This record gives sequence, C-alpha cells and structure tokens, in this order.
Amino acid sequence: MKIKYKTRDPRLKRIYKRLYKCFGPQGWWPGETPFEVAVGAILTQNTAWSNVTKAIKNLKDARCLSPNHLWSINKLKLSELIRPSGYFNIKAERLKSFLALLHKRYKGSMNTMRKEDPLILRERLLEVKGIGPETADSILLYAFNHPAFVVDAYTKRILFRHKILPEKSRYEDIQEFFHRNLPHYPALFNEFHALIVKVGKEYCWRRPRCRGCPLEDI
DNA sequence: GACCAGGCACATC
DNA sequence: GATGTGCATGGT
Repeated sequence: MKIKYKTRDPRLKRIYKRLYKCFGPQGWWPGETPFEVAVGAILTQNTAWSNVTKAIKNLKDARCLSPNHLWSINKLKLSELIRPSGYFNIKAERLKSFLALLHKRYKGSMNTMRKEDPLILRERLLEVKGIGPETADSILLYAFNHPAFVVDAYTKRILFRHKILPEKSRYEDIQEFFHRNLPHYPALFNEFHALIVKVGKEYCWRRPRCRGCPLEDI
C-alpha cells in the first residue's frame, strides 16, 4: 500500500515510505476472524503478543473462541484459559463486558456489529468497561476495516522522539494528526500502525541513540 | 532479578 | 487535568 496523495505534513509520508521499504508488508492483524481480532485486541493490552498467542491457543483448543461459547462459560473458567496473557482476572471481566455489548445490542453477531455506523460503534465500544481508545480503534480497524488510526505506546514514542508532536499530546490529538495528514484508507492505516509496532520492537527508543534505526535521520 | 510488553480504570490532588 | 497505582504472565 503506497500513499498516492500529498499529505499536509510530509514527515508522515516519509516515515511510512521508509518503514515500508525497510520492513515490507506486515500482514496484520494476526487473527483468523473478526471475533478473534477483537479478543486479541483486549488480551494484548500492555502485554507482549507472544503471551496473547498462548491464550488464544488455549481458547481455540477448548473450542471457546466464538461469541456463543465465550459467552456461555463462566468468568473463572475464562480467566484460567487466558492466564498466559497476564492480568487474567481483569481481562476475563473485560471480555465478558465486550461480549455483553455484542450479544445485547448486536445479537452476538460480529457481522451485525460490523454494519453499525463506525462513529456510533466507537462510542459503544468506549462505553464498555475495559475498552479504551486504542482497543476500540484496533477493533474498528483490524476487525471491521474501518479507517480508524490506532495510536499506541510506540506511536507516541516515535512522534515525541522526533518532536513531531509535543509530549503532552493526548490520544485523540495524536489520532487527529494522522487522520488530518493521511488519506483515510483502511489498508494504509492498517499497514502504518503495524510498521510502527515493528520498528518499535526492533529498536529501543529509550536509549539516547537508536543506531541502525530506519528513522534515525528522518 | 530487573525490566519490559501492541492499556485501562480508578483514586487522589 | 495531571499524576500515581494495581493488574500478572513470560521473554530477555
């Protein structure tokens, strides 16, 4: 996915092109169904993805990775299945809260949820206890292909380090910056965020210098 | 053994 | 509004 249109701030385009050239397409989200993506989005909160894959595998092995099965098992059982992802008690609660929204308003159907107006859906997701802006936008973008840019810790680290935005910027400020300066293509938002995570994992942004980082001289 | 990872809610000031 | 804290496992 290449940016074909001029953006107001040329740095985002430069960063994207540099990252894409360096790392290539990332093929996100690593999940087979929209429901698996949504579950993964909650499980990966402040957690390494390698731990999430163990939890997802447990859910699959127990044949629980569907809206109906996950809704039917009790919270204790759920927390044991997702234990490897960390914060398992809280995340079991959060998954149950998401499932409550899915069942009570969308008949337990991700397809029905997909048809909801994206802005309305974002509001509904944010009303769920345990779903904040990053998780909500991850579900919108990666489960439903809506053009919502996902801002995470890596995104902030990169933008702040390169002084593209002030460190006091809040989530909505940062997202608005991407929305204002990029064409609203879900495929672009998808790839860009995945590339940011990729470069963030590869290079340590807490060190004074990031030798070899493709964004070193951006 | 310390530090970190694809957050969020809540208490307190 | 800003800042601090709890939540927990597994890899480096």
